[in-house]
Amino acid sequence: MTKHEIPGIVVGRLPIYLRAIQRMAQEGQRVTSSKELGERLGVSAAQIRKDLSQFGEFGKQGTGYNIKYLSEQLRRILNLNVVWDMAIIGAGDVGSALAHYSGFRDRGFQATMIFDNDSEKIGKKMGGLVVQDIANMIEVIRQAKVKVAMVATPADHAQEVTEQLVEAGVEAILNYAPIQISVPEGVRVEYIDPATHLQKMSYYLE
Amino acid sequence: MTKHEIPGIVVGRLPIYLRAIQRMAQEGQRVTSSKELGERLGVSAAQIRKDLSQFGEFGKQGTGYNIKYLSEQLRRILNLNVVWDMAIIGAGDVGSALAHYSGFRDRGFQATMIFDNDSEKIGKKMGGLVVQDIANMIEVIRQAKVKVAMVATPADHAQEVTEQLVEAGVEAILNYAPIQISVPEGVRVEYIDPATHLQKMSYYLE
DNA sequence: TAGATTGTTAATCGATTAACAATC
DNA sequence: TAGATTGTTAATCGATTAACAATC
Repeated sequence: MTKHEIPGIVVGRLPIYLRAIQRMAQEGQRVTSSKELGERLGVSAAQIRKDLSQFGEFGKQGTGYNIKYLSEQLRRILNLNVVWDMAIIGAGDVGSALAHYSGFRDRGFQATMIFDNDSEKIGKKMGGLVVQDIANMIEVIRQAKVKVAMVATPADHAQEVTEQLVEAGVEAILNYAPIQISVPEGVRVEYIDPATHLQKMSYYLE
Repeated sequence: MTKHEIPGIVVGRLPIYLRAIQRMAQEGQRVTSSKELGERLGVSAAQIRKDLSQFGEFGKQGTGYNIKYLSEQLRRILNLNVVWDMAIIGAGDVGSALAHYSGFRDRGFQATMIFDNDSEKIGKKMGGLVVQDIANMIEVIRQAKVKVAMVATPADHAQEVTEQLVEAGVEAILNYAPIQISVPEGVRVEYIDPATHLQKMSYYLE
């Protein structure tokens, strides 16, 4: 029952389930079933039941899952009962878009700082945040105890920045730079690279 | 040897391999091995060899893979010898960021049109594109024979917009709206939702 | 009660890895 | 040649699905 036994692929599906049932809640729905949720998400009912069963028993035979309750449980499991502060590294187009993006807050995260090495940008405001000098990054992040960062630098700085983030105590990195980065044990990295998704699809085109 | 036999999970790794070897090429490297590439990407050498072998024989025993040649082959397999035109739907923060993003071009894609339903935005320029009225979207996309689109609308419009895109002849959709969309057979959808990645990582925090 | 749906076990399916002959 | 590394087969591993007793 410790966290380590649960496959990452299962953990990765929980946010998808959460997103769907929060939407159902928004639409006024009270109860759902693994069958309905599965149809909505394009996965099997069995998979949903199996995944959820790794964390406890959240449903009732005959009736299914109470949406409010399941939502609460998923939020608890995913540590979303707090809003996590995030640092954005890089104040280019991507960093700027992330600073302006308002969709994180409702889902458990908020950007509270942004760094760049360009003196033209330092001191300017971006989406309510003042761009700070990357030279102070380690100290500022460490002080604020920020655990989550989004890397939006060019690819050739991503590894260096990552090492500084780790030094500053960051444990979760969402990397927008189109490059693989390496981190020590205990630090998590996820990747966002739209071009790889597009390229996967272009395989099937023509 | 037809396309249908190759698992999607394998196709999805090709862009990752391509990204890494293009980077190696940029760094002046001429040759690599499945071992080296695997270490760089955190996957096994066997997996890389197995994946590539689905598409042909690209290496030489004893020496490995010629980077230029492998890069060409991967680009050919992924249909990246042309630059694919893309439509952006939604001219909010996300759509605007996509219109400004310069990283697609080198990787086989370019945004050539952007649509919105807000009369305040229609006619304005965004990253070199003029925002067009979504009322004309189907006709404009069909005329231009655009096959790829990025959906950057609010979640509650994503399904409706998707149906219009399909009607217009779009076959590949990159969906930034935080909702599952359904499409007919033969249309591909990929998802970008940073919050789900963050939530996966917050599971391991604290 | 009858019908529906859960949680779980066992069976199936598919993906990854290990091993090695072939060969550069 | 000797060493290295491929492409491929067989073995292993892990994930998904099917089936069903339990029970709301």
